[in-house]
Amino acid sequence: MANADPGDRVTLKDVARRAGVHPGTASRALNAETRELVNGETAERVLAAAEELGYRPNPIARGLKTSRSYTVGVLIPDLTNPLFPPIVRGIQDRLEEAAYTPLIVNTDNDPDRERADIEAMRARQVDGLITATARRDQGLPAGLERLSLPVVLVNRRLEDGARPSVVADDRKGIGLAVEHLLSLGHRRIAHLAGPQELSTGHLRHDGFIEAMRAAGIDPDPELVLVGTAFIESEGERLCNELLDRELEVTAIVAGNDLMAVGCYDVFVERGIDCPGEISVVGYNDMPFVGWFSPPLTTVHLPHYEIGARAAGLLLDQLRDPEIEPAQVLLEPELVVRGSTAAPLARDGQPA
Amino acid sequence: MANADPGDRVTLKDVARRAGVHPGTASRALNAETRELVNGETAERVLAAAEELGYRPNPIARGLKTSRSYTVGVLIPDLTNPLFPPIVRGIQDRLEEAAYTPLIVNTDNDPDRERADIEAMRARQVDGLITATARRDQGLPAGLERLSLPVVLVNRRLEDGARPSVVADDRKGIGLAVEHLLSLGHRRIAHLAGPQELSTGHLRHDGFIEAMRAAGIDPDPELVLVGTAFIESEGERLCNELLDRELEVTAIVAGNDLMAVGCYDVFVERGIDCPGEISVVGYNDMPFVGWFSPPLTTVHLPHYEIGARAAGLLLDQLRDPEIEPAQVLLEPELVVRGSTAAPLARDGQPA
DNA sequence: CTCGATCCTGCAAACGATTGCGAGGCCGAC
DNA sequence: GTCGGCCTCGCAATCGTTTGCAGGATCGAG
Repeated sequence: MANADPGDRVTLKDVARRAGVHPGTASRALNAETRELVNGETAERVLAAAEELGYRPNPIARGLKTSRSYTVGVLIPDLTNPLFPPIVRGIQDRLEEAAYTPLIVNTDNDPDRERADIEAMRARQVDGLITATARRDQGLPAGLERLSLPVVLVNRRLEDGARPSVVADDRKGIGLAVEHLLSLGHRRIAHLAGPQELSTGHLRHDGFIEAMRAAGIDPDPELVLVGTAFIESEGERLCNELLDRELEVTAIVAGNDLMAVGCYDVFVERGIDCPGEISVVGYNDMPFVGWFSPPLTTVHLPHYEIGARAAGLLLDQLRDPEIEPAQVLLEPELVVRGSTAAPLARDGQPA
Repeated sequence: MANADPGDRVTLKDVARRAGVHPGTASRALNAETRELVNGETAERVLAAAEELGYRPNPIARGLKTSRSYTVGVLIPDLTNPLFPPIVRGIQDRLEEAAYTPLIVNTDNDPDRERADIEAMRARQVDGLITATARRDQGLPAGLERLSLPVVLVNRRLEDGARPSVVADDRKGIGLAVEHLLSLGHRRIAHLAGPQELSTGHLRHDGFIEAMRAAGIDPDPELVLVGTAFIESEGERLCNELLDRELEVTAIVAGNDLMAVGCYDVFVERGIDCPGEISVVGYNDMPFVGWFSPPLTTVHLPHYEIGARAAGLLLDQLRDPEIEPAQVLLEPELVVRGSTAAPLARDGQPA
């Protein structure tokens, strides 16, 4: 454990010299897979020498020879979106265990940037890619289809399952929200959907319809509105539009938490009591939504685990390129807080 | 612009062969600084060949020789802390402009991990380091002092100013908060301070005392409590302790937003009206605190700019290692929301 | 005692780029 | 006509590892 001075780099040659062996031998002794090729005693001597000198293999040199960079590209839309930090953290932690380093870029959902980023990652010789950008118009981000680079998809899944992916079960998640509202007694439930080009927006929309039908309710088309982005202002716009229709509606399933917040805006503006007059449930369980007024009932996704699993799948693929691409589906969880309650009867009393 | 098939990597040798020159010559032609060493016509031929083949220099091989990686290490405590994503995003964006890539690691404020991370970054040949870990017990993260690696400090500053740094003016920020409360009529103001080992905790504590004195008020020592971490539960604990003392107190300056939230907990529990009976101001302006109940008055820090400036300083230093280490001080800004109001007079009416 | 097999280890060639050095060609000056 | 200088370029070493190959030592079997 006595690290020598880390002043200047200690190279494999130094270790070899100290152990009295050839660098080649030292290399074999240090790498677990080739260690069996060298005498146990010698190996120990090398390991000891490495330890004493505080030797760290130079991944650059190693990568040059093995044409592996021990580096993984991570494409996300925007780190600033509270959805992604836990995912990224999961990726980082899992990758770190395997001595891989993630290179993280923000695409801002711009296809051009996405292309450029992928090109840049390729130039940097990444060994694989994790992409959490969720447009579903094309199967894969442009420039990846013909690329024989291990890729794992987050929040998106290929129809043919040709690439490993990890997604949360949005259908089921929305189902949880709907069932919760139904069990409270709601029947006139609206859905403010996210953009349908995004797989998440699409799945949640479908999930909503499905869950309503499963309960024997034919969802009123007037009660489902589709937005152009998963943002607060869209939630606000849609909510206003919904209320302007002056239909009976006692609960709203928002496409995500931000859109739910947009509803809050409208309620404040119009003096509507939530959850007294209308209930809202969000999606994602972003940090701090429990502190909102009212605390937001929402669907929690295992973000960290999503990231960790994605990284795990990529590592699997790196170890064995022929491996069957796994499709991981993670379970969402309903978090009941203060934005949902039983609907009022006509007379203003709880039904 | 006609990229050949990107199927397999094209190397410098390929380019050289196509241009009918030696790889060494091709290398010189490709690099802007050495281009003058080769005949203009030849250079053009090489450039053309490179373009046609879609040549991308292999940064790994280049790095091996030049021991430059065009890579920068970024040390943060925890990406999951909402403070950091905007900072990181600022770093990423600024670095990207200069074709540098950040390697981001989470230290979890663990000195051992910090050491290991720095060691790992060194092994990866990072050209520089940005560290946003803010313990102030030692001057620099362990293992950096003697290292001749360009470093810029975020949220921390060396006494001797030997390294460039960018920090927000915490003294002034707290001053803003105090002045705001004073102007509302508060006199009995408490401070729930963060850990004093962190420079931010320390500076804000000092800033509080200073600002009070500047207003001619000698701060009651009973009204300033010091916590062990910048977290909600500490805010809660401290707030309880404060109220248990049964002193007159009409406002609280929390060490950060999370601690302010801890106060909210206590208020709910004890049935205290905020801001009616007591005002609270936070620090950092985390995302969504405007949605809390009541919306949190807090001090906003230019997080994105902090990151961007830090990256800028590092780039400066990489371009010219002899450059004077700049010390950047950024301005905080008070954001008044709903958690502060004029204190009540004894009779329950606004004073 | 000899011979082949088995281990272990050293040697040297890669990987893909950069770069000091020197060789050759060309030109102008004397 | 010769020589010096400059421009351009090729040669080869190098960065730190990995890895195929082969040689030397050791050992057991015949």
